[in-house]
Amino acid sequence: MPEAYAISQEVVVPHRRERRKDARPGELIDAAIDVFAERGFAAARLDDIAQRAGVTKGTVYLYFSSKEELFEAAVRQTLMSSIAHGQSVLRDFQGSTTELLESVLRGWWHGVVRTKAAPLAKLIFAEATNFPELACFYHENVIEPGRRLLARILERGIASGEFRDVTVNHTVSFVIAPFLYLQFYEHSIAMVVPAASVETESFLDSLIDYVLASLAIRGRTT
Amino acid sequence: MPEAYAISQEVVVPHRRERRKDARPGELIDAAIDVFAERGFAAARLDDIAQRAGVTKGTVYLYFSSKEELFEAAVRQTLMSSIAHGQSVLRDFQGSTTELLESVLRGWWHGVVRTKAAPLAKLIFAEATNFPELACFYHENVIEPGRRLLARILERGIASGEFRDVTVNHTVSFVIAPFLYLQFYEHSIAMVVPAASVETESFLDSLIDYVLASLAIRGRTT
DNA sequence: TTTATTAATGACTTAACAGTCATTAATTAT
DNA sequence: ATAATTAATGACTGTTAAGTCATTAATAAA
Repeated sequence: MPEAYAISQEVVVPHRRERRKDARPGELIDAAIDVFAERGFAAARLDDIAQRAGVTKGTVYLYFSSKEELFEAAVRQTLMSSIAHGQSVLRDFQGSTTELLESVLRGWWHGVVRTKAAPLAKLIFAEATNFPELACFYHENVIEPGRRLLARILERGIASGEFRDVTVNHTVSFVIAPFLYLQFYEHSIAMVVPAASVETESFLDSLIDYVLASLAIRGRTT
Repeated sequence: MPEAYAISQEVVVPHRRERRKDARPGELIDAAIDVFAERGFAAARLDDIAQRAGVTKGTVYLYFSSKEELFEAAVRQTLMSSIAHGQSVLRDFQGSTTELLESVLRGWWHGVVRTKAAPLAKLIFAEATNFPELACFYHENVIEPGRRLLARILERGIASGEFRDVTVNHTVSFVIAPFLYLQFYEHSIAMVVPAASVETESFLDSLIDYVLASLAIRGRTT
């Protein structure tokens, strides 16, 4: 009796126990990003990740041998490709360094800060001491390449006389920090205290103005 | 037989089961800060906190009714007193706003960033979504008062013509962010990847230079 | 259609840890 | 010295969730 009705609906809803070897890993990674973002690494339940991907926990272990491995796959898929993109922009850019810097910052904004991968950064910082291998992996593949990229841009601007002669290494931190701050803030406190959220519309424009003002040679208006 | 030897060593080592009602809460909070800083809130074990304070877990519950309450006590003891100090500086300050801003930033550096309480901020951001009450408490008692304090300073400088007319709300974020970045970084990635640590000596001076350069009226050299 | 293969399941095992409470012993009062 | 008080203990309970594996059933091969 129930089956007669079920069959008429079967077109959209996927079968239970459907076998989809190829699609699973990607679906599991997507589900994992969501759950890790919401709960953090330690508190994320594999049961939840599995459910969100439409399978059960046992299935997760067919494709990933542990929670760590699943997490690493998520980082690999999201953050690392963004860095590579920034590096190619630097290599090919022709215009002024001011334009280059602005372009890379806008790229990072749309490619990382405003994506669903944004919460992962918070997570790494949060759980670095509990999962050192994760932290090393992230440092080597995301942080270091990202910092080197920005450092090269600053050096180019100082050499060309567009920027004043700042301490490159620290200035990299000062430029990066507001992005991370917003990423961290929006996916933590702001999710819990609704009144706490930041004006994200104008944030990027204000930041670019702030950074360029600080780097500008004094006495110039541009 | 074993007792004969034990007794001869008893002078320095405190007695087991020693009763020290007054000293316990403070010792537990100190131990808690260390363990929370190392492991995060969820992963911190009360057994570890108790052991580090020289007692057992049962004792913790004589003084704090839950893990959350112990954590809140730690935040109260460390971060909230710093904010209050900054507020009094603002109220009484006589000199230029540039000097005021520099003074408050240096105060924050020595009163928070360079103390053992520094890792607590990371922790709140990390676990805000799992422990919303903690996040609210922190937002209300630390973040909001801290931001308001900085906003008032910026407004004072704009009104007096010392600073250019920036968007106050965003600029507060830009000024705060490098501090938080350093705090987060040093107590996460840098603990695990030794080569990753930042030059902390000159960080504060560079930052103040960077901030003031950005706020300066263009065309001026000071 | 029948058989073989293997993706998917979910009940089970194990471990960790927050929080409880009856018992023990250090300290204080008598 | 003895009794009364209560700080401290640690064995215990309950819960949660990672990881395992024998069973089940969807698909491919014969």
